Amino acid sequence: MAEAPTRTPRERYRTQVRAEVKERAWEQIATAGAPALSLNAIAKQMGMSGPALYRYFASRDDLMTELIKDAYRSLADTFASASKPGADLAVMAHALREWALDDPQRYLLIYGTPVPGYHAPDDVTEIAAEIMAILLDACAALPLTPSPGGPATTSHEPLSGGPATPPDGPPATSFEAHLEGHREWAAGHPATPAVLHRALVVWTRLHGVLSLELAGHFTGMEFDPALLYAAELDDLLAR
Amino acid sequence: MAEAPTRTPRERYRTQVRAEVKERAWEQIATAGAPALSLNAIAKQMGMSGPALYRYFASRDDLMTELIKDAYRSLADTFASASKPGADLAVMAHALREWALDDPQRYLLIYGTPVPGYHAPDDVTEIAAEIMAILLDACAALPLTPSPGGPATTSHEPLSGGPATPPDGPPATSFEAHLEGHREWAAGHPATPAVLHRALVVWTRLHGVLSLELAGHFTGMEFDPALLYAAELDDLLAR
DNA sequence: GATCCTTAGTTAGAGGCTATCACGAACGTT
DNA sequence: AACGTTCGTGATAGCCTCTAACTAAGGATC
Repeated sequence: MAEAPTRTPRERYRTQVRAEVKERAWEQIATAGAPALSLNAIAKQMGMSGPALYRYFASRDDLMTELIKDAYRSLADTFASASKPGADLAVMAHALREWALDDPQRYLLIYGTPVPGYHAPDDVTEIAAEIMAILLDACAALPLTPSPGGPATTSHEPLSGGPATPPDGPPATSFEAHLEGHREWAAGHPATPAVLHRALVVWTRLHGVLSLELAGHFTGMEFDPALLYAAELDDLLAR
Repeated sequence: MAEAPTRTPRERYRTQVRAEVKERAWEQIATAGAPALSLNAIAKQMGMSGPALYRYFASRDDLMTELIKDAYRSLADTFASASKPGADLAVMAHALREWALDDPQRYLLIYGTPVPGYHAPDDVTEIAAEIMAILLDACAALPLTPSPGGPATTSHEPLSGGPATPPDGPPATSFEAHLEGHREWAAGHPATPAVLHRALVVWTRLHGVLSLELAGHFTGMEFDPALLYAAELDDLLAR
C-alpha cells in the first residue's frame, strides 16, 4: 500500500498504475481465489493488452508476493493500532477477527495453503516478526493471575500461571522448559517461557477458530462462530 | 480409494486407470500444490495424449473433488481405526497429526484455502459428519473430571467441567447455552452442550497448531511443533 | 464367425494463460 | 532539436482446459 514518495510525473504514473493493478488483483482474489489471479485479465480490464503489465511486475509470482507482503503489512498495522493504548489482548483479538472477516482470502493468503516449497522473502518475515513482537508485548502485559491451576490431578500439566509459578518464575511445564532453550525467535524480547507459550497458544487457538470459520467448515453447523471465538478468547484471558 | 467391485475386464481396466491417474495427481499436488495439478501432464506421464483422460474424469474440477473426497475418506478411516478400542482422544490426536504430516497438502486440501464460492458436495459433508461423530464419541467418553475451574476471578467463564457442572448438567458458559439451542449439527448424538463445546475446542485447537505448522509458519522459530501440539493436547485432556 | 454397439484413444482446434521479443511511440532531459 | 529512457503494441512460443470428429479395439449378439 505504501509506495515510495512519488517525484517525477513518470514515477507518479507508474505507482498509480501499480496500485490499480493491485486493486484489481485483490478483487480477483476475493471473488475467485488466488490461483485464478490473471495478469492478462487485469490488463484487459485496464484497457491495455497482455504483456503491458510486465513493465510493472516482473511476473505473476512477483505480483503475488507483493500482495502477500501488503497483506502482512496491513495485518501488522491493524494489530499495531489495536494495541496502541494499553495493549489489551482482547481488542487485538477482536481487531484480528474483523480484519480477517473483512477479506477472508487476504487472511488465507497469509495463513492458508502455501505452495509446497514456498519460503517467504526476508522483508515478509520481518513483518511477521513485527507482528509477533506486538503479540508478545500484549502477552507480557497480561495479568497472569492464578485463576485455574488447581492441584494437577494426573500427569497433565496446566498452562503455567498458578500461584506457584509467577510470570517471571521458572518454566512450569515441559514445553516451557523446551522454550527456554529455543527462544531465538523471540530474541530481543524479554519474555519468560510462560509468556512465549502464552503467545503461541493465543496465536494457534485464535487461528484455529478463524481459519475453520473462513474456510467454511462451520457453515453447515448452526452455532455462531463469533461466540466460539469469544469463548476461546475468554478462556485465554481467564488463566 | 474404494472403487466399486470390478466385474468385467473393461471395468477392471477403467478403475485401474482411474486409480493411476489419482496417484499421479497426488504426487503432483504433494510436490507443486493443488493449483499446479494438470490433467494434461498426467496424461503425458501415462503415455497417452491430452484429452484421453476426459474419458475418465469429466473435468479437472471433477478430479479435484474426487481427490478431496478420498482425502476425507482417508481421514475418517484413520480416525475411526484410532478410536476403535477405548476411544482415547490422545491416540486420535496423535493419529491425526501423523496423518497430516504424512502428506501436508492432503490435509490442506481439506482444511486449507478453499475457492471462495466453494460448497462441498453432499457425500463429502457426510464423511465430515462421520468424522465429527467419532470426535463427539471420544469427547463424550472423556472423564470430565473437575481439575481447573477454581472460583472464576472475573467475568471469565472457564470451560465447563468443574464440580458444580457434571458432564450432563446444565450449560455452564454462555457459549454452551448458545450451543444448547444450536445443536442440530450434532443431531442424533446424545451429547451435552459441554461435550459439544469440548469437541469444537479439540478440533479448533489441534487444527490451529497443525495448520500453522504445515503451512510453515513455525519454520523460522526453533521450537518443536510436536511439543506445542502435545502441550495443547495435554491441556485439553487435563480439564 | 460376422455383425454391431460401446468404449478408448487419437488428432485438430478454440480459447485461456504466462512470458519473451522486437518494434514503434511518447516522454523528459539535455 | 536531438537523444535516451520508458511505455505500450503485436507476434510468437509453450503451457493449460476442454470440445469435436474420427479411428481402432473390445464385447455382446445372432
